[in-house]
Amino acid sequence: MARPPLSPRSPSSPRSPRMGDLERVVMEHLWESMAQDEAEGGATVRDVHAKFAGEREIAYTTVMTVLDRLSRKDLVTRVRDGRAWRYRPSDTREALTAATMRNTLDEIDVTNRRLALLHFLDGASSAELADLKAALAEIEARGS
Amino acid sequence: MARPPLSPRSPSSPRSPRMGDLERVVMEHLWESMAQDEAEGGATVRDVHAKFAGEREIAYTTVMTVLDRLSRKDLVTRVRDGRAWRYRPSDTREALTAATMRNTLDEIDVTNRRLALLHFLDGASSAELADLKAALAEIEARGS
DNA sequence: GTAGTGTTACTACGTCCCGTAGTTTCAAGC
DNA sequence: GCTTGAAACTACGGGACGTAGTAACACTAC
Repeated sequence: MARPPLSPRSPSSPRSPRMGDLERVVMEHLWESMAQDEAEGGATVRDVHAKFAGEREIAYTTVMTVLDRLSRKDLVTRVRDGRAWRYRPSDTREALTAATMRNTLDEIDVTNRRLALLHFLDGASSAELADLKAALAEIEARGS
Repeated sequence: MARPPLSPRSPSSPRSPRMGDLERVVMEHLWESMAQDEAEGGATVRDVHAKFAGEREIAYTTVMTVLDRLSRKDLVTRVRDGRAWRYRPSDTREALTAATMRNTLDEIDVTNRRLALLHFLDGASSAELADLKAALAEIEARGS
């Protein structure tokens, strides 16, 4: 599977608001939907609700409410499709993860940033370090 | 100022629970206190309350409550000092930041981790990249 | 030993977020 | 027009947090 190109220089970096548990699960389902049906313009409430079948009992309207709240937070975007809406995540999972990490890092004073990064790397597995180095190399290869 | 050595391999990595705004400010004050009075075994409620003077009107008991909640979350540790308690952050700011970043990263699937890191680096300033590379070099120099 | 004073411990309350879902409205098809 | 699928609106209980008052308790100074 080809890696989607990173958008050309900071695509107005995604927000990363707090998310409740159910909200997170719904996002999960949405991301999954996106990966599966590339064609569709997003998942309907019905689609998302269906994904809960057998996994968790949840009312249709609950899914609606959650999706509504997620869209208020700009975590999902919706477009009309007939009389229904189609919901899609505003950002990829990876972009959101990265944004959250960035927000966390930006909270501390710049002078201590390196120490924080040191701690971060200290807890990293070697596989993670490898991933990081690869990513770093790729960024540098792209030049400025 | 000498950098404190990173604890010898994952010191039972710090939790990173959600924190309210006031809770964060109090943590901030505590960290600041630690940096200033190295000698003291922590800050008392009175100390922390004093730090709010001129910055924000807040009741003494409010500070107590907040510190109590923070200690329930294990974000701060307290020890008796006469009839008062002395509070100190359970972890350094940098360690907590790192732990939070790690938790965020660990939420996503390993297979997409590299992409997330790529996004993360994509939003980094060159100063940040430099810090990261320095930290990376240091980790590697330490060997396993 | 009695009255103050510093500290903690206990209790409380309003607000906001979130999980959860019922009820109402609206549009379209039959 | 009546049914039906979908959204819109409304609601409510629980938990976290900001906020702080009051009670209890121990030491200090008379």
